[in-house]
Amino acid sequence: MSSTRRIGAEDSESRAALLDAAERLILTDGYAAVTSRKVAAEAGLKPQLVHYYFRTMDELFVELFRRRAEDGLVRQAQVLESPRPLRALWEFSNQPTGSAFAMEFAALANHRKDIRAEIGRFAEALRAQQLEIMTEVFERYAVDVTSYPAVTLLVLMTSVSRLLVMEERLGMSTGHAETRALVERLIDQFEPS
Amino acid sequence: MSSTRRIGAEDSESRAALLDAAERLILTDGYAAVTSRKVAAEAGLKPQLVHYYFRTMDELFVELFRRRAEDGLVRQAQVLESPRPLRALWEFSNQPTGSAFAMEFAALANHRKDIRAEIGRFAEALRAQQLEIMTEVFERYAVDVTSYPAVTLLVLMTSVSRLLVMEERLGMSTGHAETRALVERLIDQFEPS
DNA sequence: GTCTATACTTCGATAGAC
DNA sequence: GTCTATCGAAGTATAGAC
Repeated sequence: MSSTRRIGAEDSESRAALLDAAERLILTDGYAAVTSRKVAAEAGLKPQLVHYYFRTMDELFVELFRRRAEDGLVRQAQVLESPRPLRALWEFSNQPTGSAFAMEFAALANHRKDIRAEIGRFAEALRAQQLEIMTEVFERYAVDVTSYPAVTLLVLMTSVSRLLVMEERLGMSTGHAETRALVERLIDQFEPS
Repeated sequence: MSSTRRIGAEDSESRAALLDAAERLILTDGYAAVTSRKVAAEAGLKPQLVHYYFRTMDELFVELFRRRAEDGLVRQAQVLESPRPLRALWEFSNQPTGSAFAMEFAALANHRKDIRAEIGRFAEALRAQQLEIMTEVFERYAVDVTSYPAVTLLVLMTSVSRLLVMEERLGMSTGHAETRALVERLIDQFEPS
């Protein structure tokens, strides 16, 4: 089954350059543009090197995702420790690169089973971390959690920021300003600016 | 510039079969699986036929999108004429195939400029149609549109249904039931079930 | 440990046969 | 009007040279 082919060291410069190149490509041109040849060209290296450092393209994708995911967990933890966690989370969710990255991987996962599991697991971990902090925050703000559970706010904020980013990439704008304003007003109730 | 190659008739059976096959493929395996060879195999035809009926693969994608888009506009118009338009729109937005289709094309548009324009234009038309009806409905229900403009409800409902479908495909579920319940309660305020 | 020569597969597209 | 033979480019992956 598993090939005996040798694989390059994890701390190699070329390996890091390939991952960086793949990350740029997936953000600008989408995951379908992440081919061994294009990644190598973007990194200024030979195409065969991709398969020296990564057994398969799926392996490269998983590595790419893990790198970002771990970084995301750390940065989100910092964000949620801020004095205005609701506002901080909203601003964090609205970063275009984060949303774009999440969407590309969701689309990718759709037809690569090995990657799907990896992504689903991480996304749940991310939400669990958010939920832990948000539950505490809701308690502090004395929110009626029977009517408005903390987790619903998370889903709502993620939903809205994700859709707005996606639509803006398509050149859409109808209702965006109004919806952003609504969310800001909602946050203002708990965390006046 | 433009090739002199001949193109098959628009009402050809083979052409329709190819479009149907492409639609099945994009829904099950994602847009990256929509290649000339796979489409032909799925339709039980020779791969070269794809390029007889469609100059390029992009042209096939645009045709595929238009066909669904026009159908979507018609069906949405019917939905919004129902006695409970809010509820009807929510149920309409929650159909998994519609969301899946929208997501695949959003991802596709990300790295095919010709397709992006086509999709953006249609999506705005869809929202404009929703907005027209929703504005009327909000007036009927005497909603305070200064605080809650009709368009924000549209964006919110679309956001949530889209994210839930996407996450479910990744095997996620945290917060889904709670969020659905919240939306249902909100709709119940205006349209008791 | 690092990289290259090379094989094999699939892709989009065209010109020309029926 | 409908379909097929065929090409050149691009894709993944491996075995072997440095």
